[in-house]
Amino acid sequence: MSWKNNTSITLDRFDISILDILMKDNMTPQRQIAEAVNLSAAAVQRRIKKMTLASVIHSNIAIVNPIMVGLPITLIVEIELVDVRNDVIEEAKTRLLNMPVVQQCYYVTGQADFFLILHVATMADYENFSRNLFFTDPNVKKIRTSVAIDSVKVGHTLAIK
Amino acid sequence: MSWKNNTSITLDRFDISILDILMKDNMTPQRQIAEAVNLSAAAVQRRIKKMTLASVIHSNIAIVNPIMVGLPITLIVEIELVDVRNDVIEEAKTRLLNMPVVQQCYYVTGQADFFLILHVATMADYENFSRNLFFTDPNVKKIRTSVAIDSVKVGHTLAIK
DNA sequence: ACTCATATGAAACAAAATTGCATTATACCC
DNA sequence: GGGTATAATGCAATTTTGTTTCATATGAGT
Repeated sequence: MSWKNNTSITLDRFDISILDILMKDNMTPQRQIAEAVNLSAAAVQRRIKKMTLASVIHSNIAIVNPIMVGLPITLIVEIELVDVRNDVIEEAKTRLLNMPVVQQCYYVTGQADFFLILHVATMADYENFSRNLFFTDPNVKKIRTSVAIDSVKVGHTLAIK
Repeated sequence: MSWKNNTSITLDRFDISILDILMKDNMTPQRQIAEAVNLSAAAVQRRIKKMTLASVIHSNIAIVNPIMVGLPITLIVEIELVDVRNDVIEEAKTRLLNMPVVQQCYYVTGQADFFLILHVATMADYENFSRNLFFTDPNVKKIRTSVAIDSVKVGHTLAIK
């Protein structure tokens, strides 16, 4: 992912109202959105198109319940590296990015270098992952794992403005 | 959120293929999905409906680029509590859940008790948040903050099966 | 006042989702 | 095997939704 600001665009209150709706449910008919924000359906549609082109709207997706698809375990993993030279970091990023169990990956300041959020079927799967991490990368100094007992909130509704 | 397993449902290869597509782009026309998985559009539509009712599909949403809406700072926050009695935890969950800056919140095992992911406009906003946290809750022992330099991956595509 | 650029609503149009219906496949029971 | 119930399917009609067209309105700059 790696959020980028490609385009310049200013959002007015209409745009924000539209986004507020779409961030909760993008299957809402444009006519219904139009009614909610006091615009015509055509205007709503143009604004959505514009925001999509400007990559304000990054994508439109279905959120799947991990428990219902056999991935009941959520893990938060902190990774500390030995060497933090730029090229080494970039290499690590690429590798983590391409691991399917890695749902989210943040490169951060602070004690740790990376934060990961994983979804796995079993603890054995996690063991495979972490073992693989250590084996393939001698640069991994330390990893610290937390098991999520409760995913209290997994939101995608940004509080705009 | 707090993922739940309400219903029992078994997913076959068709369902998983459909999910794989919808997790990437839920605006994909059913006809196109149908073609990709070798079913009729009607069949695809019924399967999607079924999975939605069974809450395999939790929701359908637009993913908004936080940078483009003035929330360029991503933070990872670990919270450690003094008292971890059940009712205290539940209270903390409720409060965190209702904070708009809190995008994700996990109650975890390990050193920390909670992991949060926040999106804020400025560091001042974060200061407000953390100050508010300490003031309103004497049960917060310690918080540790990491600033995301790069959101390497913010995925929602689960690796099913 | 004129022009350019931009945004709008209403309506026509195109495309998509949804439903009804007949058919097929599978499992289970006598 | 014959019968029956259940569930899933494709096709086609229908309905809903998204998209485009067009005429009009607004505002900034000249």
